[in-house]
Amino acid sequence: MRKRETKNLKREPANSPAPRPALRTPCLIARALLDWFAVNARDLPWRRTRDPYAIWASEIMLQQTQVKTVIPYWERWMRELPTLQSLAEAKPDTIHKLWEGLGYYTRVRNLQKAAQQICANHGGVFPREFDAILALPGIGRYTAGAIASIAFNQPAPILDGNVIRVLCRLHGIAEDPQEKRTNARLWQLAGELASAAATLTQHALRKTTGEITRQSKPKINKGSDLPTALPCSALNQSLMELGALICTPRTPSCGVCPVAKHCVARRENRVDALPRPKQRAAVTERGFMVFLVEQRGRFLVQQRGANVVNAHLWEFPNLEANGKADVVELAQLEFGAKPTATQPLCTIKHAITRYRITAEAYRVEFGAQRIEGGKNRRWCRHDELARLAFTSAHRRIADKLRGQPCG
DNA sequence: AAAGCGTGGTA
DNA sequence: TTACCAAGCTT
Repeated sequence: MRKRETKNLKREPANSPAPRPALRTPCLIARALLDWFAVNARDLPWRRTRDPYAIWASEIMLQQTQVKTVIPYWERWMRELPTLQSLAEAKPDTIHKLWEGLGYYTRVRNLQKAAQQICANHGGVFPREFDAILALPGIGRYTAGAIASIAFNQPAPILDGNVIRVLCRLHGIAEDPQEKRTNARLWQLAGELASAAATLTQHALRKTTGEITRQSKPKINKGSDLPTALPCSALNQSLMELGALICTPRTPSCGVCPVAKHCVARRENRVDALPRPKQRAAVTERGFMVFLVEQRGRFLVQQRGANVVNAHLWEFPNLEANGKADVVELAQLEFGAKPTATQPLCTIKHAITRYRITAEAYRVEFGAQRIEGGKNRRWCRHDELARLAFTSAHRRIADKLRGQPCG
């Protein structure tokens, strides 16, 4: 079978006028990807379930976030909020704490909002219709396609960073993948592969089932039966898996790529140049002063507002320094009182969106003066600091504080 | 439609 | 160390 297809490909006239065979090539590629995936798929925790809620949660966490980072978060999430219902009813503090450190915190609020909508409008059952999935908050075209295919084995295409890279190289696409026309073409190509996987079912079942029965039992990952049982699910995952393991941004492993013989970039020696890198916003340096105010064994913390970076997360009182370096002066601006003593705790460097931030944290004392808490402020013991969801930079400061003897 | 939204892994 | 970038969505 495989051999004959290869021969047919070779019989193509070398200079046939452009249009790529509309159906055969996607089928060949889909088949190669599924065969490769059956052997090389990583044993990721969310690949051991078919619960759409669990798969959905993994997809939201994985947006712009690496697999290695997500694994412990997802395991804890599924332990604490194992059902759609439990998420719908969870307290905001709970979901923020479970998301602490993952970033893009509107993701977790949209996740809960969507869970509440599913309970209200779909009887608590995760919808199977692509359009119904897409209508949920926080779910765009990629995530809707991922859930439809991975959880329900529907031939819905996906296009993420991995798939863009794979398809740009495979088809030698040098245009900007974000540009409207090119992006539409990439979705089209992803769609052809998803459809091809659906039509492959019968062939794949016939062929691979035989092999599996001959080789005793399929294991969890090495020799997965997912490609035969759920080809649309496996096809989309294989595209992303290929991008993560073989068709990597730098120094891809073309020598072991299952679709290398179809790859235009490979053939034309343009792999390193594709896809075209996107332009990035210039980074800006910013400096902040962070105040650790302690009274009677408690520290002053505040919750960030709704429409700002790191919305709803907790932090220590702080001020953008704007060139000023005097702790006393800045503390006076922030609290309306002059500190009686200051002591440097640590300097934190971190990056957030396009800003590179240096945060200087100081313990500040006010003697007999009492500092007002205020509406969004709270006094917390060490153990309470540990339970709140802090921004990443302030989490590091809080941990430094905890490692220190009381001042 | 371009920009905002976070963070940590990696080379 | 810096720069890239990762299973994107929203406005």
